[in-house]
Amino acid sequence: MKNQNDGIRYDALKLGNQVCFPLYACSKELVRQYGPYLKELNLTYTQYIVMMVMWEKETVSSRELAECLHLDYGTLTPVLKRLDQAGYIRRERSAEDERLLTLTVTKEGKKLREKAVSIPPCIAECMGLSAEEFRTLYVLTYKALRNMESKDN
Amino acid sequence: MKNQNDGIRYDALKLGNQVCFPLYACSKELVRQYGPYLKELNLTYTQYIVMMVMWEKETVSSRELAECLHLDYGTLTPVLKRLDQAGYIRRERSAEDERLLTLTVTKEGKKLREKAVSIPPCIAECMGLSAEEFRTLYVLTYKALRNMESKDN
DNA sequence: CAAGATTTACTTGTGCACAATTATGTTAGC
DNA sequence: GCTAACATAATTGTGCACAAGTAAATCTTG
Repeated sequence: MKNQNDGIRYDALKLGNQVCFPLYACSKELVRQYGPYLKELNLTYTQYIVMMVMWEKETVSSRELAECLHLDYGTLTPVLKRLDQAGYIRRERSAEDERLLTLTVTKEGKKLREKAVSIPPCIAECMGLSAEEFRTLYVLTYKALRNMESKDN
Repeated sequence: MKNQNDGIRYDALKLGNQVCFPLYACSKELVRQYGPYLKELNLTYTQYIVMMVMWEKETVSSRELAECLHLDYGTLTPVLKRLDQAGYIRRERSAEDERLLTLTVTKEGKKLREKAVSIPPCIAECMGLSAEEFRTLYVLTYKALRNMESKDN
């Protein structure tokens, strides 16, 4: 009797019943799959998503970047320094407000975009989901993300 | 003209069109949401998923654990040492095969399970998805995970 | 305008996460 | 039985990721 009740009581704690775990494992595996492709661009996954924003916006404030990537400065500062060092972006203080750090993609940085265009289809292929499934995954992850962020005020 | 074509050409590289990014961000945010709850058990998320396996199996080999958590020894070794140090698990070499590391949950470790049962509903609530959506997310992430793992040999 | 609050960014410390290398025990083939 | 292959685990090195604390510039408010 005790065992039966315990089984039910603890069911939600089984790894196989968790939604969080496959999400976490899938995310890690995904980043790992990027590895070989990004290695050719000398980028890590985090550096890659920074560059994605830079390609799109050309110029962006550090704060804006942190917000749209959901990263804090503790993570971002060293990443940006490495990208600067590599010559892909330029970091400079804003003249009007000395606190603000403005980031600009360099010519070298733009070149990477040309090489990067081939990556998304490869990743999509290796995930092996249908267009419909990709869309569903997109919608659900963003929904959960939004919900969680609204929680921590 | 060039700009128009470029727009289309680079569309897949926009952050907003990526499936990988919300998955990655959602996973991180999820782990962050666990923080306050796990802090009361003196566990990190990684330590928590190790304990979930330990609670379920009582005894497990290090290799088996690595496999089902999709973690390598570089990650696992220090995590297991900390859990051992904290008194939640015991690490011992197998007598028959000195290479094998056998892990056993301690009485202290089992106590944590009682406290942990309250966590899954809190996390589910803060993700704010319906039962149907949870199931879909579960299925899709496992499917992608399986597909990706079949790729790397 | 001066003091305190706020914003922006950096720093420090801890703990993953993984690739690559090393170490050691076990097994297989000759 | 001995050596080469293999399996298991630990180590090393690099780079996130985030909390907490610090610093400096700007803004607010009396």
